[in-house]
Amino acid sequence: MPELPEVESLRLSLKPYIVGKTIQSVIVHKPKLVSSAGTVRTPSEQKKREFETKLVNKKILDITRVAKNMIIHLDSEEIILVHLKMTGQLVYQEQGSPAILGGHPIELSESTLPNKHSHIIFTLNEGVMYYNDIRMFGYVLLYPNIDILYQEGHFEAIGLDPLDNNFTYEYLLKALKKKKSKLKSVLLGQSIVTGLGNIYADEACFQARILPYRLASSLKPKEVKALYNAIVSIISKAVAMGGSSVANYIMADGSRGTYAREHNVYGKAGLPCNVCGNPLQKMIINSRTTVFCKFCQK
DNA sequence: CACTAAACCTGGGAGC
DNA sequence: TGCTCCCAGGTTTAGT
Repeated sequence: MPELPEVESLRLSLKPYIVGKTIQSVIVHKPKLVSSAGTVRTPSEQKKREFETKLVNKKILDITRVAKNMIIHLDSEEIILVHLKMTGQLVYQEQGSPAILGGHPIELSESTLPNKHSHIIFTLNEGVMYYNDIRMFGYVLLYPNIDILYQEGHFEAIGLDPLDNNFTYEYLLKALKKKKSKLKSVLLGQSIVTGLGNIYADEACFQARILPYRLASSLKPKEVKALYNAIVSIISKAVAMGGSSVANYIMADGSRGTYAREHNVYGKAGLPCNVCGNPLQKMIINSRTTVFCKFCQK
């Protein structure tokens, strides 16, 4: 579901609700989500037990972000690593429903929480946080401390964050030169710049006026400069607007981001280009739908 | 090693 | 109403 602006907006919206609070109890309905991060995951009853018991009475100190991951820091030095993948949500509610408070299931609906996709439920000393995930690609993992993540190479393959000061035009120019694949593939790959997904990769290519199927190494310095500016400005603006709520993405209080109204190409194949009026083209790159304007982008 | 399809899932919408 | 097929903000893994 979410790309950098959505994860960052969720993090910022969640922070005031949960930082400083203590976890009173945890219920895990789908053990596979807390078992491991791989594609094929076997549910572990032991991990479920650990997750439900170890977090009790732990205080939440902070929430940080690395790429599209969120990290919840506890006073025990333990951390919870959350990746929402396509349809994950973290939603906070001031008051838990009777199903949580009483410990017995009640009828579930989509409008009230928990719903049938509320797979992990954190009851805090005040309020409840739900991890919902329709497709269950996401994961919520408990680690003894933050260092383990780096030791295990969890963030080894990821490049620089567009909001990081180290992400510069010079860095991007040098990095793109080495890449043999299409620009869109490189942007989705996370290895040079992290945080872009299918929406912002297409939007950045459009704003930079570069065709997404161009070989990354073929970009001229002037084009890389335009791409760099596009990435930084689009991501910054999207964060400021709470991200793009296209389908499942919502913030901690259930509210929706408004950047979708700024989209020029994503989800607009066949519609007239906002700049030249010609119909936007569609193409599959890296098995992902890619939309662009063949007149405006070179 | 670098790059690219396939896999992991459920649900909503289009077409019949 | 219902059925099939296609598609979906992302990695991870298997395969070339």
